[in-house]
Amino acid sequence: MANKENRPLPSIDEYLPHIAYDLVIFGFNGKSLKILLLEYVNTSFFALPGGFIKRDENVDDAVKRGLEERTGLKNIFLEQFYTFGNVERPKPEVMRTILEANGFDPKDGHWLLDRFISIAHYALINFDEVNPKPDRLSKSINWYSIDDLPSLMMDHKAIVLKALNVLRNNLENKLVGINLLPDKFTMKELQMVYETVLGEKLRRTTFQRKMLNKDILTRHEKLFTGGAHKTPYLYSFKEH
Amino acid sequence: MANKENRPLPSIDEYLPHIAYDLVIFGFNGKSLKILLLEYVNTSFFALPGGFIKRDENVDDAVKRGLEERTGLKNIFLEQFYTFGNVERPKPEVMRTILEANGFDPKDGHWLLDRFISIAHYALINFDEVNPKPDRLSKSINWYSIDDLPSLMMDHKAIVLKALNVLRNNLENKLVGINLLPDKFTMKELQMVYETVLGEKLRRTTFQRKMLNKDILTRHEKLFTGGAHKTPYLYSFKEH
DNA sequence: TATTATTGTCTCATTTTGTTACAATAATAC
DNA sequence: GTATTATTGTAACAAAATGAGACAATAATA
Repeated sequence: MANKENRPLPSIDEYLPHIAYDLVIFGFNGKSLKILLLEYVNTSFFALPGGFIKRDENVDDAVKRGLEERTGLKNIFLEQFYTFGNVERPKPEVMRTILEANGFDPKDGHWLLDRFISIAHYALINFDEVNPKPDRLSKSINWYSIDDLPSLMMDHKAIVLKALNVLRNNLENKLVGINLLPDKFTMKELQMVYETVLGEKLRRTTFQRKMLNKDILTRHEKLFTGGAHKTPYLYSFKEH
Repeated sequence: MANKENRPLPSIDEYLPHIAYDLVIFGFNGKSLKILLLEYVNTSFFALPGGFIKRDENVDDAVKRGLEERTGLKNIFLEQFYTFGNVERPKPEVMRTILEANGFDPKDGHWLLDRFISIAHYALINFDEVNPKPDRLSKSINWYSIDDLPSLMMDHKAIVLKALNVLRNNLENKLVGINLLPDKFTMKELQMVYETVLGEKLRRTTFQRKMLNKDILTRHEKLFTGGAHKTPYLYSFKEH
């Protein structure tokens, strides 16, 4: 079975059946927290990027592979956070519609129409560096603000909400926020990341003192921003 | 294929291939933190309790089913914490040995000898209430102290360590420690749980003050312990 | 009745966090 | 040039949380 480009669908011989992964890829553009969503060809379905696990491949490696394909970036912060395994989650009709819109005609019982359990991961990337690429079944990949998402297929909305929740918890403990910024950043930018992810305003002086006391930042030369005010320092994250 | 009791192995028609779950069941006997381990018939393999997911069953429900079968208890605190998906984790020779020791003779390529991805969960139970039952392939199920474990099969040691780590983090945020105690407990007992899980001594007065200030405990009548000293109060966990 | 061990609470010291104030400074207006 | 403006870095003090010790209350035992 192949579509007009004559590229066959992924084969069951190559991939583990019933197991998939989904990716919640977070980015921060200085104002709001965004995630990458795919839109499928000739449909109005929006979905998280995802993929399957090869039979001889670690789950971690499969996910890294998919993340690199979508973003073009290596060494991205990536963490597994939950495995979604409810019976109701697969929607074979939806999958069939998507495949047909791409010129495939999967038989009933085709493995891609089966029940899938999804190992969900979230990734944090520097918004400026990335140039996302759609996968072969989707017509576009774009950033969508976390508080203004289109309607998502299957249980992808629940996956996003859980990812956001995990991100919030890890922000304070594991300092993951750094991964949403370029190598060098101002204290103001760091504070914006925290405020956006947590969804609340923070006190400037307290935030600055706490961050500096953690002893995780190195201070660099000042950055001339062009603003009519004192120049902020640039900071970078200390490699432990 | 069946063993001498004429009970066949679980069939691939009934279960999802390549997907399993493992359980780290924690209990606290007042002194140390323990977990339940199975020992397989005629082998020296120790392993975490686990099982498979039926094709029409939620992962959550499958795990609850397994947990009830091992412990005889319902409504146990249970949380998924990580999915282990490395290629190296399956050990077909080990699985074959275990099956053969039970009177089975699985063909090469039998689904139970395949690669499995395991969705790991941890559970917290009140040590006193439980009367564990071995599964059909194992000769015993017993409590083993977390700091004196026998050698475990496959990557089960890594699973236990990760579970312990998650438990430690959730102790302070989610107050899960309560689930290791009976309904009513003294402040001393609660402190013992915290000390044992965290692996460190805590200051009595500070601990007591902190717990009381959280406004999560109701105080009950005093408990006459028989000790030559002032009687402690009993506390229970406030329902949200 | 005195002794003992443990519990609950209080007090004071120390540390952390909240809040306000203010000097430093780069761009802009004059 | 000089004053003005907005933002930054830090200091100073207040308030809250935590650490650490002291002590009275009390149930069993000697």
